[in-house]
Amino acid sequence: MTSTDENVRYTPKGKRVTYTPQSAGQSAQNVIRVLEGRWKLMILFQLFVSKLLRFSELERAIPGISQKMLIQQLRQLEADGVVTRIAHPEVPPRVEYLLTEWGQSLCPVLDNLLTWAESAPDDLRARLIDPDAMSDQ
Amino acid sequence: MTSTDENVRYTPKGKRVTYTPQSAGQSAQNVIRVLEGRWKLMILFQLFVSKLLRFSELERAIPGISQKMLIQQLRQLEADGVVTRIAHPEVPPRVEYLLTEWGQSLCPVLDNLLTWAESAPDDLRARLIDPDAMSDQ
DNA sequence: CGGTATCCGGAATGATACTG
DNA sequence: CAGTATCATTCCGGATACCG
Repeated sequence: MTSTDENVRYTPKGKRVTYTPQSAGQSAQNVIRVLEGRWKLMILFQLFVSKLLRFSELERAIPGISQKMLIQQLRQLEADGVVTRIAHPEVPPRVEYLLTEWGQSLCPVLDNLLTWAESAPDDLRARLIDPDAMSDQ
Repeated sequence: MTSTDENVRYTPKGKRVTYTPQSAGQSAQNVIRVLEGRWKLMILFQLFVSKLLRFSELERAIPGISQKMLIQQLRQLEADGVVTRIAHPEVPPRVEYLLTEWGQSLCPVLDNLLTWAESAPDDLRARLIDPDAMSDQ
């Protein structure tokens, strides 16, 4: 088999996309790229829980992150339509971050991913569900 | 709020893990790391469809990949328990790759991810569901 | 408070050549 | 056929200093 591209990618009037192994891989790559980055998942899970957070609150909630990385990852998430940035014209400045509607719908997807990780064979699961901790029982 | 770690991560006898924003973010990062890499998703979707592929078949099925990168990504996927490598002691050598049972169960998870991407606002979706193509209609 | 600007080291990726 | 080995490059991410 190993077709190169013999299918149409888009069903014009229907709602579902048709994938080849190639296009599916390509698309999945693009999606994963949105979540890649040393701190993005941390940021997202903070926003899943807290809904609305100031820049400084995120900074404090995520130990070890630098201002540079925080703003960089936030900007990328914003550009990818996952988070919204609200700057209040005040002195001192106040900027708040929250998930877009689409960003919120990512929560159950990531939950599936965690569930998948939990279903891993014991030795692998230990490395996925937090490297430290695990000392319990 | 912004708790540091006030919950236990592991329910000893129950089946589900308890997450804090921190531990969930950390775990999700670990899981994403398994899928990161320029070619891993491509490899996985080839195996989702073809089930069993030789090294050279994967090489031909994935245009642009080098032998170095193919073997590297395969080794990582193998170390992460997603694919299985079977070397047949023959001359010339024959090596086959296939998904582990756990690796197979990743398929619906990635399908969810693609479905999420399809639900993105139009302008964003265009960049996720294949950068080229899109010319249809 | 919420950023920018710069420099730097290491990792990830790519190109190319060689081998059991 | 299924890899290794080596070198070049590009891409983050971290550290530090400064700004409206």
